[in-house]
Amino acid sequence: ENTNPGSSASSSSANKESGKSGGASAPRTRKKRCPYSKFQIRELEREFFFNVYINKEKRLQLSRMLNLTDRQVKIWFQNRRMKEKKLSRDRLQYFSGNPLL
Amino acid sequence: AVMILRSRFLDARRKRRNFNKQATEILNEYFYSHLSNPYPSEEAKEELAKKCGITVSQVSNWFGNKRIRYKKNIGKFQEEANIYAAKTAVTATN
DNA sequence: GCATGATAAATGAC
DNA sequence: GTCATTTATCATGC
Repeated sequence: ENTNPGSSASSSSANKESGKSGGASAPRTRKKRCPYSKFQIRELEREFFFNVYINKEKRLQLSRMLNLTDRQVKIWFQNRRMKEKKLSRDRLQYFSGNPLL
Repeated sequence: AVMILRSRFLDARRKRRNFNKQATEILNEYFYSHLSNPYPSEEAKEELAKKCGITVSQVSNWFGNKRIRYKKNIGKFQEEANIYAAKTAVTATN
């Protein structure tokens, strides 16, 4: 369901390819957004339930299991925390300014 | 009763409903009168949300979508841009 | 059938 | 770390 380019379970690690020669910094092409599989989401959510903040050890372990980079796992937790915060805001607004049936 | 509210809230998020015409008018007026910098401040967002009858998050979503879709195909929005430019030419002083 | 609003990855400012 | 944002994708309206 999810073919992850650039992160095989074994070796590949770096995709810091820059088309420009020389040391000048090039606007490295932004990584294309690739939706995660159901299995990946389920495992990430499971860990998020245990602790909203993941440590380095578990992060590396999860990234290997899910065939993701640890940077991707780190960012997923950041976005997930933001999502949780937004859900809380929406819930509050929804149940406060309402006649409550 | 609580269960009904909860379930309704949970699946009411991704159930999209178009904004009314007046709200879209207000948002477009702001967008095209700030076309050089279409990034409303937090205060401006709150004011827009109040005037449009939507949430601040919805205002942010609207501007996010509008910016990228306008950038991707300026030609498609040219007519719309002209309309709102003429409508709010005087108010776009800064 | 696309237009449109909301959400999910990914980046960058701070 | 948070957080606004960009971008693609999703789900719906019509």
